[in-house]
Amino acid sequence: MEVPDIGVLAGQLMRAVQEELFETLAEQGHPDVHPRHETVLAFLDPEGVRATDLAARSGQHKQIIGTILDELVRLGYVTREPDPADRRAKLIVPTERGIDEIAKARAILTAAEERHERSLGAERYAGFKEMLQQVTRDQQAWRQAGPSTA
Amino acid sequence: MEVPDIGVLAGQLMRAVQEELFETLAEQGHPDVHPRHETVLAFLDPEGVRATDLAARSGQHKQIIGTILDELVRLGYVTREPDPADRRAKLIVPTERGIDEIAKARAILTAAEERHERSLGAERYAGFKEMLQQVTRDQQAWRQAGPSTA
DNA sequence: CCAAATTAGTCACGATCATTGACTATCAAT
DNA sequence: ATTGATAGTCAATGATCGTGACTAATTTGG
Repeated sequence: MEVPDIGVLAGQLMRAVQEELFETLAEQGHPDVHPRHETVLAFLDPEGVRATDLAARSGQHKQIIGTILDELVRLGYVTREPDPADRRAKLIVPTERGIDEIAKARAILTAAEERHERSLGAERYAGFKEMLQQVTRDQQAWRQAGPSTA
Repeated sequence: MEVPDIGVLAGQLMRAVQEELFETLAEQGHPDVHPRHETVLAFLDPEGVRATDLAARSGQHKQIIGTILDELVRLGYVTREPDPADRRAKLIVPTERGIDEIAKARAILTAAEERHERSLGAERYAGFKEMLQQVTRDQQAWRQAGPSTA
């Protein structure tokens, strides 16, 4: 069996984590959140965040954020409140249901990582995650350095 | 700054690897291959492979493989040859252009990993990749063990 | 050897998702 | 007050994925 490259491995890992996250969320009372919703939910704040900030932080287009927010509003996870500081903007505020989802999602991901800690050993896993962060940063940095120097 | 979970990290890493791969491929004479094509190209064999095998190995549906193959034929990367052993089947054979693409894709991915090796040190990077494989396997294994025992 | 069940591949349809451009309303700066 | 930038939405398009039905060929069982 060939050893897959880090791109393929990363993709498989992402997909597997997503499957655990959303299947477990479904069991815990949130059957209607999808991976695309999580890119918004992950960046919410009880105080409220502006849609543009969500777009910037998640790296997705404003329009996508808009349709995702439409769904999340319809599903009762967030509300759009007027921003007192800027009448153009709207603050995206999680509802109680939204806060519950966020908490449960965090718990599920923490539990998954704790499994890996037990499997690899806490020390090795800590090193792994640190290296994963650095490799990701370095790989993202190619955008600036690579195309010209290639 | 919060530490992202491994799912987000894996997703970012995958995306960054893909960007480097396809932008560099474009510079090297393959501007029209897309990520979806790679899921087929990665599993090709100069001797020819059957479409069903490609579907099984890549984990995607036959129909998707079919449309990807349509495009790859149109772009001149593969041809559909009759399978002498089974008149229903067709062997997907890479053209010279296809073989060139595969070789260049491998070289780009190898170069990226060598960058990370230099950055982390060969020994640490080897350990990282091994752990990445194990974590991915463990995470995928949740499907069997997790939902019931959760 | 022939009928039934499988398998390889394709066709047609619909659902989801991402990207682009234009548009209104508001803010900020001169 | 005018100009330019920003927040959010609308509309249209293309790319991608998934499902079911279909044809042709193979395999299996009598």
